[in-house]
Amino acid sequence: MTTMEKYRHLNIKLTPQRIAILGYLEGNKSHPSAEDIYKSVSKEFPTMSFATVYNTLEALKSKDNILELKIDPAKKRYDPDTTPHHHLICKDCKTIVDIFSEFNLDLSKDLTDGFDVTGNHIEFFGKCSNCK
Amino acid sequence: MTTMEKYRHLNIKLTPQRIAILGYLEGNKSHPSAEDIYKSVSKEFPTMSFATVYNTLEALKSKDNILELKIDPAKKRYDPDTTPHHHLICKDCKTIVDIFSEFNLDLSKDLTDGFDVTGNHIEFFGKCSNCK
DNA sequence: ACAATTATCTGGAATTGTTCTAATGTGATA
DNA sequence: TATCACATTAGAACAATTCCAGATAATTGT
Repeated sequence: MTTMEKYRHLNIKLTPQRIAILGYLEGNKSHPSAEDIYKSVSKEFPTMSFATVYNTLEALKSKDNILELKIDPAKKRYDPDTTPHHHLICKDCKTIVDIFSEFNLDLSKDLTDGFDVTGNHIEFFGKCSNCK
Repeated sequence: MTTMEKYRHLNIKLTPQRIAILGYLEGNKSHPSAEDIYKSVSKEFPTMSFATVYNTLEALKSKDNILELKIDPAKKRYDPDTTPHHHLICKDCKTIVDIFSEFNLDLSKDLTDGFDVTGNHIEFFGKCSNCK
């Protein structure tokens, strides 16, 4: 399958820069920040700008192809794995582990203040084996 | 009970500025940002600086008297309610509702990668009645 | 294949939230 | 009430993100 075929369903204009970003994200489990992506893709495209990284991330987000995570208060992090899962974070070293368990999180109607609840995300926190 | 008595257990030096911030936070369910606090307390203390707001928030956080929330990717928000609870957020207007239900979120040991799991926070998301 | 169209890329400036700094001021203690 | 450790202040510095306007390049229709 060509690169173009692989990403055509995204319906975004495929530039070499975007393909490099998509390549970096594919299967990436490190929950990278924009800077992580910029640093890596810059090696191949020395003229890469942050604007392009953010533009591409925004495009992918709007196509539901990546998740923007709020687990790091200092900066946004991105996750190319859009299947429902949760995160476990070390309070000390900030290591992030994916948690793919499912939980029963039904909320009784009278607690939701008229909201239509469409999803959830659990952040577990604790100490990793290195920091204990 | 005097103001001093009320906050003595915090073991922090009680200045008028800090007392004003504590007063603003007391019972506050709006999950305010540093700027929200600054704007409000500035009315009473026109020379208030952001450094004081952040200093005080940091002091309160280290005494486990407030929670720093990550529910807003743009800025930190603070919650003076430190009893365990979760949040429900409207994807459109970002309205935040507190959820005080408890859930069974036990993780089997073999999923936690050697972590000591000490807590969790659930973010529910959806659409509020105004935005539906 | 090519020109036209339309969106993207780029470098840098601007903006926003947060932290730092160094001088001054003040709450708590003895 | 004097002392001193700590808090306050204004503004500078910093870091993440967004904006801008001109140059460039991917797609579309021919």
